[in-house]
Amino acid sequence: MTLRALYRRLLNRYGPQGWWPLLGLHGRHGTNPTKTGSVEGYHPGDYSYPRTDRQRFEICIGAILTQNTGWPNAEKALRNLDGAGLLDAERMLAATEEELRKLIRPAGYYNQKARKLKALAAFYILLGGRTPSREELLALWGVGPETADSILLYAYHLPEFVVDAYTRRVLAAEGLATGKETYDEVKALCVKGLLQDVAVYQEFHALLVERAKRQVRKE
DNA sequence: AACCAGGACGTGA
DNA sequence: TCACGTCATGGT
Repeated sequence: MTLRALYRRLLNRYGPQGWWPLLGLHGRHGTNPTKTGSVEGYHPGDYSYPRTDRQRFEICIGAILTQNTGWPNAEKALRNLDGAGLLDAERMLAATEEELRKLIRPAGYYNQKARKLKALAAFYILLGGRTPSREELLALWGVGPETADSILLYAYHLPEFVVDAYTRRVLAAEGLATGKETYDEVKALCVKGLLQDVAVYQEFHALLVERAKRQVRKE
């Protein structure tokens, strides 16, 4: 089983996943009843997002909020921020950490994440619309390899493959990895075995997560 | 009622 | 480097 074959098989079985989920897409692409939690934000088969700067920032913030946290919880925090009008870099930076902590509580680690959001908002403003480099993102407090690659791949459409715990688990189960590789090693493995294309990277990562989730639930 | 989630950071060896 | 401990809410 090669990576490309695994990709085709998963895409054939589960269909396009429509990552990264965004707020405010109600009904635009229909719903996906196979997903748990909120489903309106996914846009299967449409790789044109983000379409606005606000959506781009939303993805960056979501990437922080979902660290070691289920998406439904992260999305609650995201909705709270949206309801407070804080899904905006300037406003988020202007908000107090106390206020942020209160709003993002459902996502867990709210002390650390409030600080991370502030750092990211300040950085985002400093960018002034420019696309950040991976090194710049990694230099930020609170942004590690997975979060950096998620931001680059889903918010900025750069071909950076995202590796997470699910990726390692599925690849190990398929005999394509041992599970002991470093982040960069797994990433290199995937890059080597796949067509180097943003849509493929976006889709394959989402499919691996879906596959792992179903496997945990014994299909 | 444990167990864990779409990680990252700090510390000591 | 590497192996742990810490951070925290909510779903299963």
